[in-house]
Amino acid sequence: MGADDGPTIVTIAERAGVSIASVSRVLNGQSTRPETLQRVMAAADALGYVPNAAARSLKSRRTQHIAFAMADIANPVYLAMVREIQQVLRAAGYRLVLHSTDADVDDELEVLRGLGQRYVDGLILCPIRVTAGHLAELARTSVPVVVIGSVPDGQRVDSVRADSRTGVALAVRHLYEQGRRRIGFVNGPLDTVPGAARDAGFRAALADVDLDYEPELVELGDFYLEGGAQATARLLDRTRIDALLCANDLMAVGALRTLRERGRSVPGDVAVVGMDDTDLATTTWPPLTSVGLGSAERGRRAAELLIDRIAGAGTDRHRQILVPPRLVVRGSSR
Amino acid sequence: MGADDGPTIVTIAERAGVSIASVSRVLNGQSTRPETLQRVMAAADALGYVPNAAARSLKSRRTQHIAFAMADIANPVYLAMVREIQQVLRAAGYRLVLHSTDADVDDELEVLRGLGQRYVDGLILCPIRVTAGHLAELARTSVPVVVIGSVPDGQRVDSVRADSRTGVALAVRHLYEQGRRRIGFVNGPLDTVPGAARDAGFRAALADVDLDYEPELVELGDFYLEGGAQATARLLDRTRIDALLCANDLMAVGALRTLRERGRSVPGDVAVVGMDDTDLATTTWPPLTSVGLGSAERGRRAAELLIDRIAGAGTDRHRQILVPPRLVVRGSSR
DNA sequence: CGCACCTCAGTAAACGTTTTCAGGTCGGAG
DNA sequence: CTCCGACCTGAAAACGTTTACTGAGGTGCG
Repeated sequence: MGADDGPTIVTIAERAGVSIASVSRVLNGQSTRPETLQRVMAAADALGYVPNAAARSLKSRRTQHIAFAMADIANPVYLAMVREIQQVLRAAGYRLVLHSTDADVDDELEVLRGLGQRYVDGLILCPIRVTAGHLAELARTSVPVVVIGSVPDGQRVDSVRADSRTGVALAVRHLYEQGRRRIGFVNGPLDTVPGAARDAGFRAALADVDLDYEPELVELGDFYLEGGAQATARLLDRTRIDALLCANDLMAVGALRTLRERGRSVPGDVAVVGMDDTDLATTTWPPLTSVGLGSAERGRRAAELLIDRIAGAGTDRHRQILVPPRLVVRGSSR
Repeated sequence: MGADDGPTIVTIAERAGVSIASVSRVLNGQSTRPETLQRVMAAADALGYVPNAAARSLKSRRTQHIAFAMADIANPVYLAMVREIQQVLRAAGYRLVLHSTDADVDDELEVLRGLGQRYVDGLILCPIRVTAGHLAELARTSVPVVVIGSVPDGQRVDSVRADSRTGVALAVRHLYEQGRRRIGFVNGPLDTVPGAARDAGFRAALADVDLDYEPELVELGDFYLEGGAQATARLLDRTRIDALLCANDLMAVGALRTLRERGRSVPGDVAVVGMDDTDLATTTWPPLTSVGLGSAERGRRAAELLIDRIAGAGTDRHRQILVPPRLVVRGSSR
């Protein structure tokens, strides 16, 4: 097979009549005699030299790659994170390796284990459930990990999480202030991180405004549109509501559809509030009131945290960042 | 710095009392005497050995990474591609490196050039515009590239493209069959690949059904929601229409909003058709009729093509695949 | 019984960098 | 005139794999 395998540092050295060490030094901007520098640069240019990433990584133990693992990139929440992460990484000279795990825990663990191959310098992990397996793997990863979501105290990882409790409280209070008293709640599965947090938040929020928690006002969907539509239908079949909080925007869109099919006006008969404040919220009619949980910000902070951690020594304490929620009121609730 | 830098092939060799060559052979599943195999496996397990990706790549010239570069991952079209690509890649043992270039041509070229570092085994490129610079870089990339979109004949790349001409024709014919005669068209910028293709398609399609091309029926948006809403407003201000074709779903959603604000019923007064058939189409009311251009399929085929090309010798002719469009009729046009 | 073969394991040379270490040259100070 | 430091450079040793090539031992056959 041909010898035209692209120029290496050796090729340049020969052409410039210097040693490979000098070439390396010039290429890495270390001080060199002007003439040498000149010669090496000329040779490199002429040959169209491009450094080999694998060789560099082998020596430097840096790949300039960072992985992001989440359940499903099609979910607008993760999408917002990916976007933001990519931006931060690119600015810092890193590339993004994407893992969409289809909410499969084994896949996620697989990614965590794969870290040992050191094909990335760090990982941002946004798990949908945190299992014992996760903690075990986290405890002995070979590269820094930042978790988006909650993590038991004392873990060796930095984390960034949304304050969905407060978020739910914002929504409930808003609906209460609009005079709504029968507030339905379409949540996601309770054994997921966001589902559990929202459930706790909902109970606490009701107590805050002196409303009782009535199980018949709560239904579970699956965080997707159809599931939200069906959960809403079950809720309407069972009881009377004048407001509906959905655990994410996608389910809220499903709810809007069901309400329309049943001839209920929004916000006249039922005020609807979603969560995550994704782009979807502005595409519906009426536009959807939604509680933003800062997905973009969580992504950004996580990326920054990770880059910090990679750069600095790993000595200092691990940080936990809490991103505050923000209620964006639109037509569906006023 | 501790010496506990993780076990290498050498550590295993020592512990198992064999040479590193034997270890490598065992790890790569080459035939070995049962006892040796046994010893090596035991040692590897005990040490929790994980191979080093950089070292492996350096020797094998394979990284098991593939890059995908597109304008903006937040665009549902690209999103569908990413999803599908990721799936195919994962099944084949590759990882996905994502480049979201913000439609910046220089960034795209930068990615193309970076390929020389060989940090990936191949690239899937979905350019929004194809410049001379692209062709120049494509002509001398060091790894295989598959382009999603059109590429001049005779290039050294495989390509997969949508048949947006036929797609537009399907939409126009559908609207015509519904009895619509004043068909408005909200297109994207004409200097983009999709914009140009759709413009050509629209003219041809009108001719097919014996309608005249009237410039006053055409407006340009920017492929985003607001732009679509505004373009629709301009169209309505200027002339009378009973149907509206939008060059993508996002603009169609904007159009729906403007129509509602102006008190025009859909599909009663105006039938609306989008393009790309993204998830958005099922979230609107009425649900949006849309021409699917097979983004998911394009992603899948591109990934398959690339993997093929990487595996097989590069000898055979470069392929061009044309993905057929599909009209999905929903409530907004009947 | 000897020779050719086959199977398996070990030695050593890559792969393309970065980096340490040991000169070598030059200028200035003693 | 000698000696010392400052500055550059080149030789060579890593980094952790894979992969010829070589050699040793065992088997089958003449």
